[in-house]
Amino acid sequence: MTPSGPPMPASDTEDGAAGAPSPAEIHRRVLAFWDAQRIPERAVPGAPGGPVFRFAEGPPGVNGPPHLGHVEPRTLKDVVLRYRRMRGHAIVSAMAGWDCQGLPVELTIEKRHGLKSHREIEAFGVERFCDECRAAALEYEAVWREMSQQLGFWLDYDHPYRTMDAPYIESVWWALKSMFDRGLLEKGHYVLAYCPRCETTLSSHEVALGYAETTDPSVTVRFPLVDDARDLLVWTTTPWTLPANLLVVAHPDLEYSVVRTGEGRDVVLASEAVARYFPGTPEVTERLTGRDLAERRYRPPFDGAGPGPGRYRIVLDGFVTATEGTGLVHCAPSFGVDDYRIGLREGVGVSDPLDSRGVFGDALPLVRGKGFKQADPILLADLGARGLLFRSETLRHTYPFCWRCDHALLYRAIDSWFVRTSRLTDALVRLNAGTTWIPAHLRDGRFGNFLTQAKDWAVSRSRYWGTPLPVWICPAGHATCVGSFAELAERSGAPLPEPFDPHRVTVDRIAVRCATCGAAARREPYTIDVWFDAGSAPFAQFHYPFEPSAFDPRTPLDFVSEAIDQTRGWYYTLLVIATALFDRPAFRNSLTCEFLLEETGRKMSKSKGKVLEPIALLDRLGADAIRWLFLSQDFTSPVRVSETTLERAGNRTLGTLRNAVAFHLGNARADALPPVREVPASSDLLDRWLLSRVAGTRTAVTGGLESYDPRPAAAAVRDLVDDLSTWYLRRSRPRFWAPADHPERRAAHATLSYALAEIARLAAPLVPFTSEWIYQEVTELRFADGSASVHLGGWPADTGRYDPVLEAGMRELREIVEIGRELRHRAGVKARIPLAELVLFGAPSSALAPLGPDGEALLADELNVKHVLRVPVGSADRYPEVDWVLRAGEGGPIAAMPRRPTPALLEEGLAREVARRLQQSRKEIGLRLLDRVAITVSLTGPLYEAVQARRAALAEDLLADPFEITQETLPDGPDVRRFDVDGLGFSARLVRVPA
RNA sequence: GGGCCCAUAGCUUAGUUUGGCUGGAGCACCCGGCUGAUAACCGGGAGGUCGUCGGUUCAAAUCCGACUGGGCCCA
Repeated sequence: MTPSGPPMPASDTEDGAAGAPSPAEIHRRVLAFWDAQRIPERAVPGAPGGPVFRFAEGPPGVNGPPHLGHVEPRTLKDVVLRYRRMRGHAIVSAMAGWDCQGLPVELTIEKRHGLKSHREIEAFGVERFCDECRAAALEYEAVWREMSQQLGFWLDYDHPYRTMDAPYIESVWWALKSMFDRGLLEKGHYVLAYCPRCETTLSSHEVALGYAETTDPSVTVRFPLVDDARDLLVWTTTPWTLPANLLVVAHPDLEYSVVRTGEGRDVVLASEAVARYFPGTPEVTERLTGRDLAERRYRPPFDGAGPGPGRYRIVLDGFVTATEGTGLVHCAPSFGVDDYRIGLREGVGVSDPLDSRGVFGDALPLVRGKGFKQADPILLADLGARGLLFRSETLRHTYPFCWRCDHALLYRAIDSWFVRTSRLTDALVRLNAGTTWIPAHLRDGRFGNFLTQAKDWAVSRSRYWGTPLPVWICPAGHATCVGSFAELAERSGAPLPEPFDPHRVTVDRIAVRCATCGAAARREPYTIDVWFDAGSAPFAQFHYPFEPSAFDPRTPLDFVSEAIDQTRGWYYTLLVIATALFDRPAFRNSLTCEFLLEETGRKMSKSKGKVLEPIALLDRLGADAIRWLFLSQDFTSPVRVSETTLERAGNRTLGTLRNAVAFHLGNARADALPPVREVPASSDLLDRWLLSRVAGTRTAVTGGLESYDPRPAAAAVRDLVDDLSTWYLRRSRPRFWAPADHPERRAAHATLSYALAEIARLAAPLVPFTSEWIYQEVTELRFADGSASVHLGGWPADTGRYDPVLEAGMRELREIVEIGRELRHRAGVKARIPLAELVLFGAPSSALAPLGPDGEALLADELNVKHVLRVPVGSADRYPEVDWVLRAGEGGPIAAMPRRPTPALLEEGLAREVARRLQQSRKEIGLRLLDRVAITVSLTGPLYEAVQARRAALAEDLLADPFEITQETLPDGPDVRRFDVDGLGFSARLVRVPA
């Protein structure tokens, strides 16, 4: 099957031999092509008349530049969208989106001007403050846009939705009013993390940023029972909350002991805690359960809260444990989530002695004017003086601090508007059950669990730069929720200013008439949680319901994709809002990636070390290297990323592919062979095999992307590229050296040309830059025709060329090749020396059979044997170990090879060795393929015999004219080279012959 | 304190759903090979207590439990 004759000019043309351009060069060339031909603009919406694919971009917060972690989910989104476009869907919608408002943006501006409190912001000017927030958001939007475009993440960046734009805010108002009308938006009290220095609540995400080790008091206080000679022992790490104490909580089923202390009154505590407080054998006078203690009354440690119905008694709750403390829990409803819940249930009201700056007021003269933490030692000293301090220690633990000003936070109940999510729990769970997640465990695991315990959602914020809460309160306390700008104008009785900017400065000035009583009402001075903005994206991006649009209130999104943190973020608010407004899920399919970790395994976003800056990396490595890194790993687990992994990612599969393409282009261009687009009809075994592999890969990639999982798609492409390079191409090389009009050359060229173009199309969603480059080059469009981008073409059709029998046969063949190599290795006979035969025993040849004689020829050629013999299993005794190397299997030997070549074959091998050295020398002295050369070669003994016998054939192979053979020693000279073949020396003089 | 995920060679990992024949592969390393893809490609070698312990089973990387370590979320 190997054509004889001289090697043909292959890659040795102007740019052919240079190999493939670098990934960064491909990246730049493709970006320039897309830009010049406006290809993203044409591709982004998908096919206008095609089936609708519903998608929404989760808006990233533009309060800082993107980091590498943001690149991962953007890659995943892009893969799915590109696939859908190639399948002819209309994408509704591909709008880029930006989350422009909220505390994070405000913090940027506060830092810029050193603002630290509401007072300072108001002195600075709220309007100016908001203007700067808006400008900062736009500034960062530009950086994000740049990064996204460099990544090849195709969205409509020219018409993005921004959560700060007036139409968007109007849609959010509509949503809020819809909830208000259904009783789902209400005002109440809620326990939230609060920074007294910044005078604002913090989101849980911000709280998580500021945990730090600290030392706090750990004190056990006596709460004397009323009309009883015993004291309750109560443990706390926040003495400053004791003045707000209203209840003590016990567990109904826990056992409590009364212990004689020796000094002072007897004390009550959980039996489990006795050993911790009383080492040795304390005298227990009585045992009782929590239930027995219920409703006993006690005297509070301070009288800061004053009297009230039901206060200062023991109540029961299951949350109490005795693993820490005394099993009797001090309950200050203002200052804890459980405290608040129990206080509400018991109807005791709240007591909050602190002002907005966390300073004690007049209710307790002892600590008047003191900050809450400053009050601790004063309060403890007072308890001690009154004999109520049973034990006073300190505790090292983590406690939340404000991540901006380092001030200790406190949890406190404050006025807040909230969405009554707890009333939607059943619907949330029911609607979530019908969604599909990758990875699957999230649906009922982390996300589903979260839904079952959905708490009411505090949506109001005491801040400035955000969507204003559209609720006005009249003096009688009636709330009026405004759901549109028109309604606002109507209720205020005056036209709105033009242009109308619905932010605080403007909206706060507008008074509306109360919808209930007609009195003048003032707006509640809150903005809303930015997560409500983001969760409104599916409809608010269309200004629904104020303008006609492609938004369909009945239909969920087909697909969303974000990183894992969004289970509690965007995914959650999407579902809550979709459930409340439309009673349907927000999306059908979610593809969720884990976070990136830096080299050491730490979370990247918390990294203080070397920052991997995405735009610089994209520019240096090309986007596909980074995309491929994410796609070829299991992104549902945390992925470690470093400079090294990033650089490697682009080399393995993509580098091999680039090399294969460069090889093809060199061959094709040398003889001006035209690109082939139709499925070639070659009957060649390797050609049919490659076409089958391409067809099978199409099935695998299609299947993966249909189910929103890029992982199997990337794996299938990787395996195909590997097979193409290491088997098809290597085995087909001789055919590419045949003359241009030779049928074998034609068939190989057609197959490779077609296959590479198909691979480009299949890989286009994954690695759009490399694919575009391959497609343009292989099809010889050469970046000239904008309408012929691989991304504007359709998805490859099924060619029907998948042939499982053929593929199984080839797998078998390749296994035999490995066995044969092993046998050669053990015999110590190089691949270059021909051997007489490879003997295959029985069974292994069965899968091989369908490959026919071509298969055996391929096997013989690959293993450099003259014949492949198939013999029955039982005939191993014909191949004695002394002459043969045998490969053993379970049922006896599998294959055998002669231990050494025959003299004739050995001579052939020697001639081949000489030829190889001379070919290598041709190359080293800079000859091109068709250059002629004058060779004088000096050899002796068996080398001389071997070369002399094949003189004509060697001269032709080497393009040597004249080709002189001598047994005399060549004198040293600049053109003379000396060689050694297995201990036999020879030398040669090579001189270029001018054309 | 509760929940979810993870642990396989120095590194990156396949295999775990559905238990089964010597646990595959890539990078790096050592040795060898390659007649024009040579910063490519091929073969061989070395390197694994499949995190630990226990259980189920004829049989466990795979199923179950506990523990240890890592990541994330919640409190």
